[in-house]
Amino acid sequence: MTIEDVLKQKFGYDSFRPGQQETIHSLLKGRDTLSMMPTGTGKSLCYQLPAYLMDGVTVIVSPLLSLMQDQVDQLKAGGEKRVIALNSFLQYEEKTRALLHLQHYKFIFLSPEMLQVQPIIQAIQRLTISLFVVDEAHCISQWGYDFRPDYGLLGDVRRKLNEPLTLALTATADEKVREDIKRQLCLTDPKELVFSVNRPNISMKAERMEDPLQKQKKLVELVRFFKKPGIVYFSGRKAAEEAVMLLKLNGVKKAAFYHGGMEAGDRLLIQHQFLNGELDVVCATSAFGMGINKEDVRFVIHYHMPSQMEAYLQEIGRAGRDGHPSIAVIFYVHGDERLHEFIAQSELPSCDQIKQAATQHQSLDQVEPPLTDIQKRFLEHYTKQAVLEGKRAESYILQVREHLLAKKAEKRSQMKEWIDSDECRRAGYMRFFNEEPSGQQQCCDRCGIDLAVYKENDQGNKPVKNLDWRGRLNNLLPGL
DNA sequence: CGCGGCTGTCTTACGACAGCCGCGGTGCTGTAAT
Repeated sequence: MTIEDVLKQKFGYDSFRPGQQETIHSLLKGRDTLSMMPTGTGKSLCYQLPAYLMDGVTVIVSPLLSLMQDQVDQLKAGGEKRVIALNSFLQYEEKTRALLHLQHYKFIFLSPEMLQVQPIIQAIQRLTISLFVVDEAHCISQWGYDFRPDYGLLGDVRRKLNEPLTLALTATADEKVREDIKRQLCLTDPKELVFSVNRPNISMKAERMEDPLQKQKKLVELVRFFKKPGIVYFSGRKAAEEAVMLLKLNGVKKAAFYHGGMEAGDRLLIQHQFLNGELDVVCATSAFGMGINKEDVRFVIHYHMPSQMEAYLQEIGRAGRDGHPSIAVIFYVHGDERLHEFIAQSELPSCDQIKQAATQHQSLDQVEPPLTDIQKRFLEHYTKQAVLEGKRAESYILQVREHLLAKKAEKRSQMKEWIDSDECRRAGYMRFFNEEPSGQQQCCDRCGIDLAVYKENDQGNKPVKNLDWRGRLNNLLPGL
């Protein structure tokens, strides 16, 4: 079977989208590949199609349970039964049974954490792996050093699996991050396919404000003005919740918040309502993002500055996947970056905590003030690392801490420089990704844009076709 | 660390402000006890 046959038969397409063919060809030649393709251009086809032309199992490392679930559902909907997500959703018995019959699956999805569980990695080691995929590979660089250290161990996992053919997929990674991905995965001489990060249909605007009150007013004004649906990003959970109140008080009824502190069920509900067009606006933290594949998001507003350019681009990249004109607006007041500075510091153990942990020779539980889960894991991870490299744990960990904080500080200042800069916004971010800027219409506030293009055009006289879930629930149980 | 919001005080009015307190993101897994 040729590639085109599989494309037609298994996926029902006649032609490839940009980047897919190149990625697949590279893999079929047996070459490790790092592919950076814009969001929403069908990254999953890049591993699903070659999987059908190869004999063994395809193992996919995915950062989120919900993302795995979506991919599994999608494959099953396409008629593929030999697919499983090995994660904590499985009951003990299901897991045991799955591990016994692993060789019968074609696609196995799991988290980097799962690959550190002995029985799991041992079962995977017994398989013939034709392709090892790291989806959302920028997580290696973004999370692998502190938040989710198991992302930093994927190179080791590859070695344990006898260095299978590997595909790393991402939508946003600058040159340093791409280097980091290749190094951490121990890819020698991979093919690197980098497609433009430019999204010409998204115009950009940054607004400097005097005080937070001005932000609130502007938020209400813009959300009411813009064509919907849209997403508003905040750096804190509470701010996101309060903004929903504010918007509702000001006539934006179909608004909801979303953040990591919510029950999984509530999160899923909001996500589905948004995807089904039952919500006009979601006010969210950075938790809202991966796996949100909605075509017609018309605007993305940043109420606070994100912590780095890559995060910003990923977040605005959720607008305009359908190619229609969309807009990204970022608010900035002096001092917005301080929150990220604080968060970065408090995520890691303090110097004093590191010293205590090194000198106590006892349980990490006795450190004062008590360590968070993430801090504890950080200490455990780098203590092991220090031993491996034959270095003294305390000074090694202190060094790592300084290095990571400096790296994050630089990312923050890049973000701030971009906001403060007088030049074309697009030119600014494309240079960040080593691309040549290209002039275009409706580019950014520096080049001049007509906001009316993004205006809600109907006058709010939309017939109510579908009641949202609250409406339906209210019909069933009035007065709830 | 620094901001926003609340409280209490001084004042002698339909308020002003000092000072204090609380708050601040991203997710996996496993295990124990019901």
